[in-house]
Amino acid sequence: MSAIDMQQKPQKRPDEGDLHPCAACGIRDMAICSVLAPDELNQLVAITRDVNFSQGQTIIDEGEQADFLFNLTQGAIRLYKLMADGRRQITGFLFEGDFLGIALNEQYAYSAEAIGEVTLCRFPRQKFEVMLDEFPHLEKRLLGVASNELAQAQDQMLLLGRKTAREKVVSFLSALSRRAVDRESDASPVYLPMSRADIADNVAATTETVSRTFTVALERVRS
Amino acid sequence: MSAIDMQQKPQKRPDEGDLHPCAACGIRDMAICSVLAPDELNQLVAITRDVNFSQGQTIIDEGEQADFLFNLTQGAIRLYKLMADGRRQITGFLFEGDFLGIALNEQYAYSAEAIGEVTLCRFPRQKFEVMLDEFPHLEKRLLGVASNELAQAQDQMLLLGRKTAREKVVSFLSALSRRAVDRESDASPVYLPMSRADIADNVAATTETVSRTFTVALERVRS
DNA sequence: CGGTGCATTGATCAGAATCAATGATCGTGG
DNA sequence: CCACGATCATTGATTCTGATCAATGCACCG
Repeated sequence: MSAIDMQQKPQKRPDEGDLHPCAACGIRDMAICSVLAPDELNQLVAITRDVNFSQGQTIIDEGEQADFLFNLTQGAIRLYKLMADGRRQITGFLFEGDFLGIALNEQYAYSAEAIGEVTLCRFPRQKFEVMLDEFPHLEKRLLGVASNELAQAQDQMLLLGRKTAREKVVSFLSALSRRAVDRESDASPVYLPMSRADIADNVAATTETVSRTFTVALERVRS
Repeated sequence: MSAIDMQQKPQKRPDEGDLHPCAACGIRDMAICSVLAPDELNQLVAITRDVNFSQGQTIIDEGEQADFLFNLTQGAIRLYKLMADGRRQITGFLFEGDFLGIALNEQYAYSAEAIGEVTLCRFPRQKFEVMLDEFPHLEKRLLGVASNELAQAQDQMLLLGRKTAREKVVSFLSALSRRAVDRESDASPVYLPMSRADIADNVAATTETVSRTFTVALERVRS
């Protein structure tokens, strides 16, 4: 399977102050955890394991049994689907605080790879679902997340289906910028952790087209 | 599955049909209502109104206040997004039993129009959300629906971004066929309630391309 | 009938893909 | 420290798929 880093701090009784594993978490208030009361959070922590992946490693694989769900705490991830002949569509990118695995079907609907170094909280799906039954507000939050993703997916369909190469790149950049604002990191310049090939496979173009579009845009900025 | 299934096989019972508005409903066991116990269903019915739309009428409008959610009981609907210059992307089609309005944000994320005559159950959103809080299993069901739609959206992105015109049409037809099987109507020949223009705007092509692709396919079938 | 809306077929064009080469950046080991 | 190779980005030349433009066919309907 995957080369998961085993090293992690033993998860102490969370109610013992600063030893709480979530205490230092920078994304607590944007992640799904934010809706949990302290004791509920402890229950979640009890089924959580921290896992790490390095550059290019596969986190989940389309079609595999969906045994785990994740919360991305550090780094960035690309989600994608592959065709038999290698054509790839990147359906989205995840950043710190994002939830991975919202599609609660039996199998994963897409694959996910680490862009650079990545850290996630990993939850066993079975146990997580039990928690959903216990905490309806967590379920509600998840429904909200799904709802947002659905809206994003609609936008992406419009982009893929009806926008020109130029418009695609513009939309891609401004979406990234908006997300940066949301997570209160710098919105300008926009940081692009992913390669041109990743961008191309996200907006359905080639690396050449993406590169050329950037160049033209820069020329315009200069004049 | 709930206890409802046992008593609900026969679809039409004229004598007891007059008593309960859902008794004659052909889609009860595939719609979200299927998870509700009889008394819960009555509560839902209490906030439900039946509404009708005819050919081409707008059911919801992108950007408008999302005051209502729907269950499609008869007919077919196209969901779409428009760009300022008229370019259109049809993000999906809904058929009998499908839920409309899963994106529970303040505004509708897309527009919806009737293809032919359409009947829906309409729920006021506020009241529906109260019911979600009362009946977690309904919420769970909705999360399942959202999950499925998300997976479908991923597939559509792959289609729009990386498939050839031919592959798009093939995927479109087989998806329709699969859905027909699911709803136990005829899967062959596939019934196409929507126009060529609708198909084109769904798979991101032109009517000409769709038409030509059909023609070529038919020629191949003959030989 | 003639008119209207949709579907099909044909001819040409353009935007982005593909093919090909060069440039830039970075890590590694001599 | 520099040379080398690997990887990724940029730029250029050519091709090709599907869009656009245009005309005709077909069914339905007052």
